[in-house]
Amino acid sequence: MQPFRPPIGLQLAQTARTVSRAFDEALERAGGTLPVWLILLNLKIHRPGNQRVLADAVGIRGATLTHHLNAMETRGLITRRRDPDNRRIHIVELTAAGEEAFLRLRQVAAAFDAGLNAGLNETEVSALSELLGRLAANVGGPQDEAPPWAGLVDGPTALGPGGP
Amino acid sequence: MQPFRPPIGLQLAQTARTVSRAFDEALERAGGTLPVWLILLNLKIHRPGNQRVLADAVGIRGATLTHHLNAMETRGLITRRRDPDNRRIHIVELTAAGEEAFLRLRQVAAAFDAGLNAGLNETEVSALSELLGRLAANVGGPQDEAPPWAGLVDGPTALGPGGP
DNA sequence: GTCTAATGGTTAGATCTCTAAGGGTTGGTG
DNA sequence: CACCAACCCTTAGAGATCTAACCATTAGAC
Repeated sequence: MQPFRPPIGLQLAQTARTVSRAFDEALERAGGTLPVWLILLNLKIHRPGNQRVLADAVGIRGATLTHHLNAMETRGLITRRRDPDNRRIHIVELTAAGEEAFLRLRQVAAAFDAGLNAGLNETEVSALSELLGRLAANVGGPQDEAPPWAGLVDGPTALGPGGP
Repeated sequence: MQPFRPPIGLQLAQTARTVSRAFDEALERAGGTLPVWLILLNLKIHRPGNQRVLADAVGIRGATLTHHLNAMETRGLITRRRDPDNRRIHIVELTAAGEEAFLRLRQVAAAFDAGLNAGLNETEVSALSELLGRLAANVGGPQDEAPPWAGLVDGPTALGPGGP
């Protein structure tokens, strides 16, 4: 008998949910969430010019970003101030507490990523990455847009467990 | 320069979101959503014994399933009645309208899956599926639990565009 | 028969996300 | 200068999902 395979899209969604939930749990144990981590990461390595860019990088809408930034400002992780040169723009900056949170969550993220990749060699991860890219392209995904990790290219050590 | 690859978990989440959104859009054009489609699919092919099993199959919590079933009952897609043999259980059944919706959404799902797999050959899809399975296993995913499509093994034609 | 624990489902309240609309700022055009 | 379109962000309201607490029913223990 030929083994019947489920639609790859369903398996993709299910796997992503499982992995995301596990990651979120790990982050919560360190006092964070996935969006907060991505915001901290992008602020640290990418210095996005405005909130629109930041929202795109995190993969959420502008309104949702405002929501998270409000919470993070209340928690003292970031500050917001108007750009004197262009008062439409709110410059978002990490506080000392924000830097600490970034370091803490970075460690969690690195450990999680190591566990996630366990048993997979370089070739396999590379193939998986390439195939995922083709799926996204097939549904008209944002080929030219910068993904959340685009800034990582400029500072790969930002994710390394033994960073600066 | 060595090409820096982002954490595979982030790319997985991003790809899944892109694909899921595209799928949801396609379903909405046919008057459905992803949870509603999965509920219809499982009711049709799997005949889950109770709502707990159905919720697991769809990948949501029991409370969320209640929410969707309420809406689907209001729309006339399903009926709920107590099992006379075990009055704790609510038997969920498709109405005629529910059957129609199933057929309509099945067509959309099949077309979407074909587009998603465009340009990928059998070997590649198989490899992708296997790698996704390993990622899920690495984060303690439900290895022994039945995935949403488990019932498809019993009736592969249920997804075929030219089904019975 | 009654008590207790386990099971199946629903309800309540909170959180996260989205779209749509609104307020403030800037730059171009007459 | 006055106006208007474009841009950036926030607010308001709705929808989906989750956890925790809650009824109803069943099964087992005594």
